[in-house]
Amino acid sequence: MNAPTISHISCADCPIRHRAVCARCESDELEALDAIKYYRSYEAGQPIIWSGDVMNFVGSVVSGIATLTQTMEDGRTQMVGLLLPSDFVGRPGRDGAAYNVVATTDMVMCCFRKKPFEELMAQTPHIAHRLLEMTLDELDAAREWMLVLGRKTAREKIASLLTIIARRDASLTPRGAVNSMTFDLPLTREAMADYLGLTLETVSRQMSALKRDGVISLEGKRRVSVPDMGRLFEEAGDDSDGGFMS
Amino acid sequence: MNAPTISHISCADCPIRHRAVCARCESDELEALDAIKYYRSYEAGQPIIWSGDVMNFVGSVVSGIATLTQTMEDGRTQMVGLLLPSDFVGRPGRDGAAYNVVATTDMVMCCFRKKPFEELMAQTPHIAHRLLEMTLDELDAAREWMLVLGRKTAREKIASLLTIIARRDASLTPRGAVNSMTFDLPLTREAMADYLGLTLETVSRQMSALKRDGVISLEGKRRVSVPDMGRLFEEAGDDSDGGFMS
DNA sequence: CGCGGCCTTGACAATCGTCAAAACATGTGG
DNA sequence: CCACATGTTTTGACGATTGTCAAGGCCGCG
Repeated sequence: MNAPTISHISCADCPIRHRAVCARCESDELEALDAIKYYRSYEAGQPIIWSGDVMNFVGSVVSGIATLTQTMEDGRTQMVGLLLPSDFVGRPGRDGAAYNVVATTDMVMCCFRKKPFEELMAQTPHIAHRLLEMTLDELDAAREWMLVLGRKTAREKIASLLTIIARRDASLTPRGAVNSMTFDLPLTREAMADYLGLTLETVSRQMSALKRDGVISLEGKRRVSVPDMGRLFEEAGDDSDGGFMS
Repeated sequence: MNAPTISHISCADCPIRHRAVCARCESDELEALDAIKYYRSYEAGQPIIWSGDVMNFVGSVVSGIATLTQTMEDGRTQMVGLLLPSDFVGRPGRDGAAYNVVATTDMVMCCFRKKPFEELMAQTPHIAHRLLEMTLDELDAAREWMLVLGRKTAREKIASLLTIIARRDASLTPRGAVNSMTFDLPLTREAMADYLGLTLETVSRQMSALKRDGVISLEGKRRVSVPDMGRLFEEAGDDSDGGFMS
């Protein structure tokens, strides 16, 4: 039932070559990584790791999307991260996974067994530096999300999420500064709710409200059009557009 | 009006020597750090950095407590981190501060000008590694806090905060596994509210409720006694005590 | 004593969650 | 092709939690 195994691809041809943990590597360092890497694919919906499980690998998302979630005993769940292509999974220096990682679309990961990766990292400052840089970026993102979770209204939360997804989409397929955008929502209403600390009913209602007020329009349930990105940023309550318009 | 300048202290005598960014350094590396470090002190209430300001130093908290906050245009504010002794302030590789940093008690910091520190870090894997480790810990803490902000009730939020402070206090002054504890709350009700994504009135009400229900008792406004830590963990909704009881 | 912070408490309102029903899409098997 | 089952989304009615506004208490300090 697994997706087919992926054949070995040269790092030089890798689509995330310049953004992943290997971004700063020289060609010899890349060869060392190439020697220990392997690809794994996951189907949409498949769990990658359960919180508490022993993790004997780390890796980078090559394509597809995964979510990082935490759950309480009674089932309440909170998404704590969204993993997109080039994002790193796993923590060198720790055995157990701290979160559930689930593929929400079909996914391909570039994996390394943890032990050899840790050894290589100890000898390769370029990898360690890049990982530090990526971790600091994730920390900033997590802290920005704390403001969303702690202080924004349901409507602002939805607008904030749409803003983030739009921004990511724009960075993947640059098209210059434009005022309107259309993109796919890679999350179910429930996943959106788990990200935003809301119920799925509230998410649905606020999506309808934003549609009714002309901030967005929907084609099907998942495709979103934003006629005026500036308006969306205002709705998100952000004091700036995060450099989106330029 | 500033607190007096602190004289130069040898790293060997530093109280945070084994936990800060320099924890892994050998003696020669420590000498290099010692050569570029300087101490700064701040009085309770003083701002250390405003979000957006240029930051020309980084450093470690030696003593005292500071808060990291984000604010929206309309004044809503969310605390995104609590800086305790040994925590690192600033981000190598970035000029502007992303958050407001404010001393909530009298504080002493061990500072480095950013440029020399960055250069030293490039040559000293022990520093870079330790900083990565600390950043990963902070990321975990931020993600754990996302669950608190997104999914917990007001009562659970308060209990979670008390749990964290109790745990930190216990790690500073170890006393073995005990079932009851007393500690000082280093935050005003407003600061607690900003941490928890609540209003100060709700914080006050829930503190009163926990007192009424015998989960805590108060001596003055700031000193908290917990007769049964297990009960507090339950109230926090955590599925474990985080290794506190042992 | 009186002032200013900080905290508590009350009354009321607003937001968001809960429970329930129904619309809609998608896939399976007859 | 239809019937049916399943999963997702929308919408409504209602209730609970939390926020807002307001008043008053406690405490240290000039």
